[in-house]
Amino acid sequence: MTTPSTPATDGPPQRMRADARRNRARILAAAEEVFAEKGPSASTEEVAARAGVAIGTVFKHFPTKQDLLRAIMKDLLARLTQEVDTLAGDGDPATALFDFVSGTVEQAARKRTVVGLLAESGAGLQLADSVQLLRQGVEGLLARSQRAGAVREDVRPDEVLALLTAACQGALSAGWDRDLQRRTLAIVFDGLRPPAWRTGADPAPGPRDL
Amino acid sequence: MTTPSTPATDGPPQRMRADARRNRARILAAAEEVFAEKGPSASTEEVAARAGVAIGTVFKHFPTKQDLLRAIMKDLLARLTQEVDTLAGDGDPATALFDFVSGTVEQAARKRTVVGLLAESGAGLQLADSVQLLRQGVEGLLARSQRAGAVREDVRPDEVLALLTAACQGALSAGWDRDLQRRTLAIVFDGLRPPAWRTGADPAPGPRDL
Amino acid sequence: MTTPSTPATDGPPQRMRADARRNRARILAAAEEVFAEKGPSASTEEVAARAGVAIGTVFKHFPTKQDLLRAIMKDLLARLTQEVDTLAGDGDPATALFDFVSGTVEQAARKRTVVGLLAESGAGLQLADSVQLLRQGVEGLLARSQRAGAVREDVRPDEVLALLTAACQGALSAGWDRDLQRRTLAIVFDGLRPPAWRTGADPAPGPRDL
Amino acid sequence: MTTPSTPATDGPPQRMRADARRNRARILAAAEEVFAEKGPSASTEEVAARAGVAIGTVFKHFPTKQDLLRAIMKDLLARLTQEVDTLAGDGDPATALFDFVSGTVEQAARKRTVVGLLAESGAGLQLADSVQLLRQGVEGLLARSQRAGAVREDVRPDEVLALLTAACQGALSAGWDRDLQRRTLAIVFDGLRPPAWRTGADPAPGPRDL
DNA sequence: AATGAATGAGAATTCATTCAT
DNA sequence: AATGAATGAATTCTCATTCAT
Repeated sequence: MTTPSTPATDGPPQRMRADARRNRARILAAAEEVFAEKGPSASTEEVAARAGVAIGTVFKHFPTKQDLLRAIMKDLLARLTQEVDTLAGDGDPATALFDFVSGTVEQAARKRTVVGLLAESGAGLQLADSVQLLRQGVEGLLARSQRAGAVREDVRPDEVLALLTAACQGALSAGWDRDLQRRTLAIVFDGLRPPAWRTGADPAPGPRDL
Repeated sequence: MTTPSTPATDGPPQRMRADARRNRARILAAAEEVFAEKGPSASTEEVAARAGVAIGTVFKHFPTKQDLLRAIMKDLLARLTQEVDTLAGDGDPATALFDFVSGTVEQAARKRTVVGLLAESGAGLQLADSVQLLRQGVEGLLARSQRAGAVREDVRPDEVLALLTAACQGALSAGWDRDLQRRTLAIVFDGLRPPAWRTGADPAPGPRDL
Repeated sequence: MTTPSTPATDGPPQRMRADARRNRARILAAAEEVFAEKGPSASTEEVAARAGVAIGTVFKHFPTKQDLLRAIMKDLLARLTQEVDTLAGDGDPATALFDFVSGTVEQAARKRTVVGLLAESGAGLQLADSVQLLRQGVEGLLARSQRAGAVREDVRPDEVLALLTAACQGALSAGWDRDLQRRTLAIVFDGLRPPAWRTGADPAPGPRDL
Repeated sequence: MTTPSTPATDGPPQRMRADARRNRARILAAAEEVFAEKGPSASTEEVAARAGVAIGTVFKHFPTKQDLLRAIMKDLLARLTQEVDTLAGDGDPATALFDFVSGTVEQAARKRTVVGLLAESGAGLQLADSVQLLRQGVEGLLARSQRAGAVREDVRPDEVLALLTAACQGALSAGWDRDLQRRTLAIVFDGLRPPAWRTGADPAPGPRDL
């Protein structure tokens, strides 16, 4: 009741033999690849094969398939969070925000990343904590962008995250080539800008674009 | 992209006994419900049960599960196409366009519609024809909106469809309540408008909004 | 609320195609054999093989292994109940009672019957109804034996059933040959008799014995 | 019956480091608990956990699960043997005999002792030696009881052991509460007594009872 | 000796699909 | 045409056992 965040069953055990840690990492990497390619209904066997371990090893590290999916998503969210934080460091905040969104969508499309999970097993995945961290990063970036006048005052973090996930999932659909991606995001970004900053022109990369 | 038209296994046979036609419809309806509720990994057995027919009947009408999924999507796309065409008839074209998008997203969220299929069974679904019809409807609506000056000249149909599917898939994610939906779409719509029409204000429903 | 006994999930469906009924019976027979030979931890695969059906067929009829085990036990109990009822018809009730116990133990030993289940999965098997029927049969036989003066007045049905199951399970242990069985039961039967009827002698088959 | 003595894999090694001996004991204790609670199909991992050692340690001491089961049974039999021998020392031999049986059954019920093993892993357990020791103890007690006239002359040790194991296994079945236990054993004990000693009355605890 | 990670052969169960009725 | 029983490959998960640390 007094320790608010981290659930008991979460994350990798802290003390772990070197070989175990190595295998855990290999399994996670393999799983990300496999699920990225074939969606979350890909078989655990294939993950094991790709990781070069026996099936039992996968289940030792992640007792159920759900656990494995959750772990991947946590990893992904953590990586995104770190990217936000990094981008937040340098230069123009709005550029950072838009770059972050573009980059994430780009990556989602290229690696057919696991974002698609959210659709399928989403609800059951209990990722509140990790999402919260990402949200905080986005919140910061958004606030600074708004202070700089580059994003409309009335935009809320919720909306940015919603646009982000929507775009990521959309990017998995057939027909989203890089160009369509860029043009679609340009529209979204323009919707985020205050009237004064609007391009109104063909969304060719300008100082505030992409 | 270049393969022109109707594959062999497509569409319902033209000559069909009345009861067979009735069954086909019931199966499609049941399948839409079931897959909407449980995702595309729901079992064909459950579809049969919900439709009140035997499993064999389902496979008689749709020789593989993929065929069933494809048929549902074709149905859905046809319904959307019809809605676009209807909306195109009356009044302000931009209102019609935005209403169409809002309505579709709304419905996707409410019925957890099968749009999520695209993620799972992805490319395998060969829906080019049906999508093409929908695209034409959207194209018409978009062109008229642009002629009326309510949508930026440089927006292309691709982008509208991309935004539409992205928003639909996003709407399936956890946490998209109706309000978030409305606010997110308001941003997107603002991005579609030419500078002169922009709200720049809190996306409360105005003449140009939602 | 008004139909007291039979639970919903119980027993075979009433209407069944002939081939299905045939398979159901073959599966039950095979299962009884297999579990008798190897105990309840024998694999469902082996049951399927012995029955000459595919594994899926077994699970179609009995959705879980537990269901299969329960069905066997119900069958067995029903058979015993019928035997009690039959024996109750003819002649001397005490002879009938003792014969029933002897016969059941004998059969348990010979077929290594599934009685052993009670030990392992016992608790979870929900057989109250079937056991109740058997108990009623035994009750009747016991009451008549007592009225005839051949069994002590103070013996209760519970005790007879307890002695029955104990003997059946004991009969599965190593070393219970037919002779030991007979001698052990003779002691038990003597304990059931009123002093006047006691043999006190070597339990060779006499008029009241075995 | 004719194979005389100790197999190779039997019993604890004579020379053992103190900690090893301690571990061996803890494993045995844990295993008895675990198998008592969950039956012999409980996992070796759980035994290790309960004992507070690593799984490898369990297999170091008991190369196969069978070995572990056998060791537990040997322990149990040894304890019973010792109890017989102790009881044999004091007072009335028949009381001692009946007390021994009652106590053993009671304990079997309470601790769900491992006796049930016999059903599962059955014959494979090679315990002849240990059983032999127990049998000798029972033989002695029985002989003295018979000499004292409190047990029928024609009863043989086999029968007493058979009744003992049957009652123990029966006591594991659902529904054997302490009262039923007492009443059932009272019947058995009465069957063991010579006619002169019989109670014939309700098996309330009397001088010759329980 | 002890540890605990890895192994991999099963086990139960599901489900798309086929086919006899 | 419809039925629904049967099929059997695939999947998730378990666990006794081995072996590197």
